[in-house]
Amino acid sequence: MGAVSLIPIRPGAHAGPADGQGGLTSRPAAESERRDAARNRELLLRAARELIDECGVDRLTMATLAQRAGVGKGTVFRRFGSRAGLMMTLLSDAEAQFQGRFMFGPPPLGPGAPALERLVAFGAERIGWVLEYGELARAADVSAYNRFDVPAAVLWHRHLEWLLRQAGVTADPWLMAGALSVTLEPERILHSVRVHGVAPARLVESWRELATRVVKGA
Amino acid sequence: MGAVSLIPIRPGAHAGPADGQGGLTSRPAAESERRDAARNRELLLRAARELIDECGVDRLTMATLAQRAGVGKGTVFRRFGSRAGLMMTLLSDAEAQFQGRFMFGPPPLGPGAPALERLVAFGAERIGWVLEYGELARAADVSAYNRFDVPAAVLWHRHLEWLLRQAGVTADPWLMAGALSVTLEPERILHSVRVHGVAPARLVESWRELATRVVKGA
DNA sequence: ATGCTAAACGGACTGTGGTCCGTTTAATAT
DNA sequence: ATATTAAACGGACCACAGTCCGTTTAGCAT
Repeated sequence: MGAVSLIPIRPGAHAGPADGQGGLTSRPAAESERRDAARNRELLLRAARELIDECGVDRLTMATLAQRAGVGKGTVFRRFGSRAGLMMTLLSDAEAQFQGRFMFGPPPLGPGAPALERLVAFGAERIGWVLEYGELARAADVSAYNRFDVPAAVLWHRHLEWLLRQAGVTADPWLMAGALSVTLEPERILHSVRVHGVAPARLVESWRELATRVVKGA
Repeated sequence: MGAVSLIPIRPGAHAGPADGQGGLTSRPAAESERRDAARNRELLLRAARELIDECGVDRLTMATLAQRAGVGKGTVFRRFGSRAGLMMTLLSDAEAQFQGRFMFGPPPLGPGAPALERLVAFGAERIGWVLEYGELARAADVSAYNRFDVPAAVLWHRHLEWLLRQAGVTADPWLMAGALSVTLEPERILHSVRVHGVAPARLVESWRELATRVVKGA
């Protein structure tokens, strides 16, 4: 796992050329990239990471990023399409790794374990993931309701739906997967933990409860 | 029901004097309001409604609103605190009515029916509500994660938690209520219906399924 | 080397939410 | 009537995301 390219994470829409096929990792991307473009992408990503751990995600503005990287603002947008796009790119390695783990990794998260166990593991891992990368994830949240159509979101949704079917859930697995999915969104998890001081373990336990009931219920 | 003042809907924070006690309805609010202020509030709300059904919520900018109402931009912000605050005010009547129905109205939504039935009814009504006022609700969504601390959201959350307890759910009803709650958020519902063409009845059915499993499960 | 062209560049510009602060005014006291 | 004052006003101003378009340049063909 790790370097495998799985599913594009960037939103399909606005972002011109952006990078090759979908910006999964921050690596060289499609190789047909002009030298200057490649150099600037590297410059920008490095600058972005620096700025973020100097001042936090919220304080990163596209203008200061451009300045720090020594490129024009237009270049930043050409590359990443939007602020959210930039954040997605920054997240892409972590995201890809998570994808790799639940699709190909060892059980109980990966294939091999019973569906319910995988479901439970999925939530637990996701909660941990959000606690680690949540700020970024929140900043990467595309507004409006096409948030759900970001490739990565579609993938989790499909995965959850598939697990539900495996577990024998026949009641509208598509919508059920959606319901479970929103439950794990960064906004809610971070809010619970940061504002209400809920312990992560309690979140995990609650997810297990929820997943179990959805699978076994009625 | 209808004219009863229940729970403030505006976010408690930023909005200066805004209106008396919490802007539940678009009526006169607290009576200690200067004439000019009252007149301007009226002017602004009327103008906002006009602009919205002329061009839709998204096209309403604070500047054009000010212009249309014939007041300064500063006045708009003094009154409503933010764009989201304005939208909440516009929603407040509908919101108050919904609150009245699930707290004091006839069963199965109101008190009198078994908890599970009330839970199911709550979801069904909420889905209908979102389909009617969803655009506005979406625009009223305060960003960041204090979205969950808006008084109205807190109220639903408490209501759901209470119903879960009534129904005998002992597994962390607070978090369970939260999980159920996000499931009904405008973003998701509108996305399902508008983008994926899911029939509202199917959403309702899925909610029933979910609620039932949470209550009876394990 | 030279010329060509598509891609990349950069920064001025726009639209919009939100703030600031000097000015006006409604309500009240005298 | 007049003075007083806290509230309300208004629009210039700021920050920031995102766009536009004239200019530069990498890569290639000759």
